[in-house]
Amino acid sequence: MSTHSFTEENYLKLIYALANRGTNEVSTNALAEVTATRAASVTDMLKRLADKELIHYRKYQGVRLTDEGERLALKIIRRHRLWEVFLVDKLGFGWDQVHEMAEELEHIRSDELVERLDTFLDNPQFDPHGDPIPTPAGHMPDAPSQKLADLLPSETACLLGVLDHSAAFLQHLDRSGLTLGCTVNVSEISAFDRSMRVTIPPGQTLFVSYDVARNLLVGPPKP
Amino acid sequence: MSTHSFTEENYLKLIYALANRGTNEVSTNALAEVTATRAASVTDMLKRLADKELIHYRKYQGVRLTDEGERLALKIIRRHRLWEVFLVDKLGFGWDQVHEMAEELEHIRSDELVERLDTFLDNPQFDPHGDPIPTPAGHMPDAPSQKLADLLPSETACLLGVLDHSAAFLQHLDRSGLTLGCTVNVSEISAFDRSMRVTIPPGQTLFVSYDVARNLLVGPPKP
DNA sequence: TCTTTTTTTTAGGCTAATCTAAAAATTTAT
DNA sequence: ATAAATTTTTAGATTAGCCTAAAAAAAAGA
Ligand SMILES: [Mn+2]
Ligand SMILES: [Mn+2]
Ligand SMILES: [Mn+2]
Ligand SMILES: [Mn+2]
Repeated sequence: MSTHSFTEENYLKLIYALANRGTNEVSTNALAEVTATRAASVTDMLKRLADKELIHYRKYQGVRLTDEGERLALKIIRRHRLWEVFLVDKLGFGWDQVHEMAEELEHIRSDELVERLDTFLDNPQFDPHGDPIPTPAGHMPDAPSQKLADLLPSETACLLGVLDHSAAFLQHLDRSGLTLGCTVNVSEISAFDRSMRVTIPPGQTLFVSYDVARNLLVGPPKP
Repeated sequence: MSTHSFTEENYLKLIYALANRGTNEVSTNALAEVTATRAASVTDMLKRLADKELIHYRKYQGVRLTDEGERLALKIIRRHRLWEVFLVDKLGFGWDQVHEMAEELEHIRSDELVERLDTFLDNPQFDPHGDPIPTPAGHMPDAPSQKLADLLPSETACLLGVLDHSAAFLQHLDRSGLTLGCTVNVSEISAFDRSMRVTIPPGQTLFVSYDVARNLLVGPPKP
């Protein structure tokens, strides 16, 4: 029965993520960067993943997931995001604290565990950071793509997710009073530094820097 | 920061278990048996654990946990048993299904996770098999030691735990209608094969073989 | 085009955790 | 007490996953 190491599973997840942020072919150096290893180590691993037919690999040409590789990547991502929901909703962790734990929990090998967890959590569609949870069948739902920084003055939207997942950014949002699901109305945008003045319920006014606004994903306002 | 591999943690747990079922010195062969590896591999690992001062090891003389080794073993056992409670009480798994998953979950590295889990589960004192859960401070509570097979006719007791943790045994109990916490009254013991006739509420009569009775732990009946 | 720079791969090594086969120590039996 | 049987350790390999240094290929630039 094909079983995979933590390392292999992490590579697949990272190849998936890199392929969906930029060109579809993922480079050896890009992987060395995100795995915090050397390019030579990545080449080693790519050969092993290619042997297992989890990736398409041609020397010097970068790498692409096979159907089986993508299926596996989405399964790991599903587990990661469901465990994050558990940690935040059930155990009361902050959304800035859960990534490392989920990084380990995602490798627990039991499909039944994941499906029971999903039921226990009431089939959540998004993780605590607003990222969509892949379906058990291996389909990744669409994520919002509009950023707060894209809005014009007087427009209203709902905060749906973050692009920057760093604890520093998440804690900054906590201190600002910005939470996912909250309705924001843009009152003014500075022509100088693109910073925004926004209002959130109940009538509070906040200043949001461009650096923050371009890392916040938004969608249509709640009715 | 001292971190330990899954393998090391499993060895410590197994050394603890073996030391508390028999003589205090654990033999290389006994460990080879329970780890399903060869004696030579065990010797290798014992040297590594001794280097880290987690065990006392003298060639040919067997092995004993150091204070630090025991502290760590109890920490892993605590995690294992708390995760089992989670899987049974919250996710609805059967007590015969959870061991393998807990065997992986016990290695997730986060003290805060375990303590929050403990709180979420309402500080359980026993796991689904009736085994006591070590305290956060690293103390192993006493376990019941009397067996159902030790009782005499007309005696009444409360079922508290199992000695055999195999799925086959646990499923046999499920099919018999015997559950932990249930009150059993011994009505008759066969002089021939030591099998018992017992009654459980609400007035049901069961036949219990000696093989089952000597694997069931009991305590004083509930008032 | 033809260097120069950057990226990627190869070559060779290391460690943890396993193995088999053989040697050494201990225990049991005559 | 000595020989035989058992247990344990040593010796020498293997595999996954990593490393550095050097070679090779591809991309960029003059
Ligand atoms: Mn991971
Ligand atoms: Mn997330
Ligand atoms: Mn384990
Ligand atoms: Mn248990």
